[in-house]
Amino acid sequence: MAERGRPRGFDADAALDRAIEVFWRHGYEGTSLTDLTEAMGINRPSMYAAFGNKEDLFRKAVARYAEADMAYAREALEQPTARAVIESFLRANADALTRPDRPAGCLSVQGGLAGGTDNGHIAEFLAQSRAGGEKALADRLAQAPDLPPEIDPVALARYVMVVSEGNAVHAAAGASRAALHATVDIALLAVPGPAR
Amino acid sequence: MAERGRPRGFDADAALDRAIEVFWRHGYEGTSLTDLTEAMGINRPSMYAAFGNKEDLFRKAVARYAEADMAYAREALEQPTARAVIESFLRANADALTRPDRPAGCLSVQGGLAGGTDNGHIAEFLAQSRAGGEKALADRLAQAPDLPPEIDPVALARYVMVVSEGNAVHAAAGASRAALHATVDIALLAVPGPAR
DNA sequence: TCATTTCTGTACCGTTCGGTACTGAAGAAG
DNA sequence: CTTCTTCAGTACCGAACGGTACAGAAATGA
Repeated sequence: MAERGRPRGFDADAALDRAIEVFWRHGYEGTSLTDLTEAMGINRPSMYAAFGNKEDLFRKAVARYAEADMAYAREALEQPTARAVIESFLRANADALTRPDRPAGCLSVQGGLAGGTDNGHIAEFLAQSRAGGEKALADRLAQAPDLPPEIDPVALARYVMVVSEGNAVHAAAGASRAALHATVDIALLAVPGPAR
Repeated sequence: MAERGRPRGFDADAALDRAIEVFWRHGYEGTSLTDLTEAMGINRPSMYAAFGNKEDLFRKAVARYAEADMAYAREALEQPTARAVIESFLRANADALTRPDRPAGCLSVQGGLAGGTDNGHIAEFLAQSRAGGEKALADRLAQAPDLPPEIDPVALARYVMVVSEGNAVHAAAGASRAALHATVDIALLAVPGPAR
């Protein structure tokens, strides 16, 4: 019943966290296996045995990133009103994009936007991941008690995600946390609810 | 005085246009010299003689892209009011991001966001290019007659660019032109000026 | 103790990468 | 026509890419 054979000499989750950072900083195509294995502290065959191949590793890194580094998004959905959901999300997003202990920006944006020659599915995978978050937000907004009936929750969710992704682009370019929050200040003026 | 020797057998500007498309579609790192020379209809040494190297070619492609494909941005700056400048820019931007005869999205965004191993200056170069546009917009807004005195033109310009870049991310992921304009509809609610 | 199972590490695979020598061909100037 | 200059094309360079075969080491079960 117990695991047989020689046990693994490294922590797979810790190694995955290192991989997240490398992918985050350099994108999928800009990251080589040497970059990865050096950062993870293991060698190539161990990585292949544990994670499959480079693309599998990337998908697992994104999954773990979505669960850990983007937990704030799920928490934002628990706010009682549409206005509070959106404000909570954009504020926490601006903070997450500029965490001093993490690469600037967002893995699911700078991981890969353009479909490389054979890596078209990478950009597509990330796009679907972002679309999933957008859909969850739209569903939540549709059920909010304070959303005026003339407001389309799908369009509003898309707008919020556009602000979030635009801020991610700015953060990747070195924008400060204060600058991102100033943008959120303005963006919130377009959101129905009590004015600031 | 006249050019001596054998004349060039291809149109350098036309070749550059082909290169723009390839870089636009696959990003800097995702584009190989083989991709480029095949699309440009020339062979490698001709490309190197005419443009320098891959990075030089990319910089020239971006410069030409900024001049031709983003001419709408300069035209928007000629609108008389801040509100008109912003609306004109965002509308034309949404159209440009979804031109059926061009790749979806924006070269200066999907060309390269993450700094690859040695290609850090590519992401930096693109970021500076975008920052230049943002500064031009801020300067224009600062001189607009209808901008309320309590509004910071730098922050407003940054907000507009965030919406533009977020829309670029969405367009690269396949969003429709109508979806982008619906986002602009909402984004404009945060812009001072006559309501829609 | 001993066979079995699994992981680690070295060394290597074929392919593709960006970049370039070098041979001819083609046009301009004299 | 000759000479000079520049371009076109083939063929190649070393390096880095993603991925793997294989041998040795470390743990388990009997």
